[in-house]
Amino acid sequence: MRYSRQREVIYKIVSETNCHPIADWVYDESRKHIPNISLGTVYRNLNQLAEEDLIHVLQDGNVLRYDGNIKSHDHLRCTECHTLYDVEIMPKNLKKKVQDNYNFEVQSSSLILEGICNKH
Amino acid sequence: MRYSRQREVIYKIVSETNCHPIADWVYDESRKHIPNISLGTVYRNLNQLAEEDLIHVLQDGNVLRYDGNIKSHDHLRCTECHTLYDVEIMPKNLKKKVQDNYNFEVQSSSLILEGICNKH
DNA sequence: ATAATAATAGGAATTATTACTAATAATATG
DNA sequence: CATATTATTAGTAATAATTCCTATTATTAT
Repeated sequence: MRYSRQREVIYKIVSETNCHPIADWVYDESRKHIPNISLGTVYRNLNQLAEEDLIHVLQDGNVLRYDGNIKSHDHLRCTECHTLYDVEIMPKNLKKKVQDNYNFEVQSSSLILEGICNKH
Repeated sequence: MRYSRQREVIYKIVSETNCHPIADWVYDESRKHIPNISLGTVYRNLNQLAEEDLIHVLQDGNVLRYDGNIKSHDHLRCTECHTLYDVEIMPKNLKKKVQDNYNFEVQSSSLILEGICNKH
């Protein structure tokens, strides 16, 4: 992966927010720095960064969100305000348990609890 | 929700398979029984059935899959063959823990582990 | 310097899903 | 039973997120 200013800007934006942005938000932000950057470039770089495990992708309803926090963590999703909260609730032994019980080589995990947060 | 043959067929198809089908597969299957059923009808009914909690919706990459198994359970997703396996690994106390620790009223949960299944 | 090629901008194409509308079918009621 | 009400449908158009395509540009190695 050769250097590009576009990717540097995109990575900075994603890793410096904790709002779990969608591609279009990253696009808008990156245009503040590179006005003629294209949406395709944003998507391509988000995918590349995720491939290299520099950022994470997470599913939120029908859209993909990107997460610069690559420490393993889980999410609470408020169905009222659609906020995604970072939490750590996955039991540490779960991965090993699955590995042993199901003969399944775990690579990554996603735990999302939906409900109503304390603002409502 | 008034009766319709279309919905009956769609529900039967989803609840009698454990392949976690996408809407288009349900569409193909239902056309074997109702040749001129429309894709919009399939989507609408899948959404209605999910609304009534007769089936579940789950996210798989960019597409929605439907699950006739409404017993609370989790999934292992093989990155090689894209099979979704039903498992029960979510600790029972997790919901209460989140409720207490984060003051978050849990409504539903989704736990998906990605990795390589025992066929590979 | 220059050659090789990865990455980009801009726009078109794709794909899953939803929205729209006139026609049809299910239910309630007289 | 007949009929009025309205949920549901078929068929199609529209939308929205994402990917694909191509000529041009920028990065890196030599």
